[in-house]
Amino acid sequence: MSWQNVLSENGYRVSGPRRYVMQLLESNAQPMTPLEIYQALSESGRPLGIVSVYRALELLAELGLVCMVYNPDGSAGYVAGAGGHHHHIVCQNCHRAIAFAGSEDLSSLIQRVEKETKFHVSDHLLQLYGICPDCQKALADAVEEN
Amino acid sequence: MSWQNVLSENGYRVSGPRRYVMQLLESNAQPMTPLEIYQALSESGRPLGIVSVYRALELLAELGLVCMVYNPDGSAGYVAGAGGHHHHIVCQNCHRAIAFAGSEDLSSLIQRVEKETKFHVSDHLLQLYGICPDCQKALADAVEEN
DNA sequence: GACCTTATTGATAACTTTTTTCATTAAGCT
DNA sequence: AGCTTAATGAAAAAAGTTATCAATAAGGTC
Repeated sequence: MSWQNVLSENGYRVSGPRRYVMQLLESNAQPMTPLEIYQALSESGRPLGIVSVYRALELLAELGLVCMVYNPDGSAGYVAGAGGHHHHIVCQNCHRAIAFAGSEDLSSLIQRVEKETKFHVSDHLLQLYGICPDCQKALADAVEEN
Repeated sequence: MSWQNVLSENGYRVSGPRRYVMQLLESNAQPMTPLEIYQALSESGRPLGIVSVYRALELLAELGLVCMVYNPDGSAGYVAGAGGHHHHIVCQNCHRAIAFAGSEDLSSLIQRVEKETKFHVSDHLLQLYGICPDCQKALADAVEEN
């Protein structure tokens, strides 16, 4: 189901600002802050209020169409989320974020922690940090030059 | 090694504000924002500038003595961190955060994702959300009463 | 224990980010 | 094309964070 449909079927309109934000995030793999989104859209000839960026992000996040990605330094940004349960792996060099699916791998860990802590676990946040293939190559080339 | 020693051995002084912040976080299992820390300390007769709270947290985080915990809603706070690599499980009811160790459980997942994405994974962020034992009991009791 | 050096603090102000308000605009239905 | 109302934009308010700098106090020395 397209994000346009998700909006419509939940009783929301497919407005300009929502379209701009969604399209931008879909075309950019790196997480963006509200301000960055606002600036990028303004510069590309889509003048819209920054307030609309905040509101669009709030709604899109609620509908699961975008999601937050946390950087190791504590800063965070939004990326287009494919919907459904997934996680992100973030490049520490170029900050690109790629989604990866599946959490069956976590079930044994969750069971162990439930036993240890007596918590009932119902959700989780998982992100991986590393170096993406392109940056691996770029960094290797840079070393060679020295 | 105590946090006092960590400060000293890294050339930092064990000052009032740093002590207040550290002691407060050690006595409070729920993550606190800089403002909450400032208010709690002020009310308990430890008047200090909020600027010092920010600075203390920045330093303590850098030294690994405290760490950030993210709530599912995107808000975040600091908790005393036992040092070393660990993760937190957060109660969705009372927000208490408990640390749990170990990440060997993640190695197979990490290997799978490395193969799938060609990233080199070097770090990760993991948090679990659920209901703590106390809140499980409290919530069960509340249901019985109806 | 008093003294000295300098890291650290606190108050103010500057700045950035986020939220609120409300009249105006436009999305989507008829 | 017209109507209804959700959604926007601009401005202002509020909240959160960072910078500046004189005053203070932590920790070493005598």
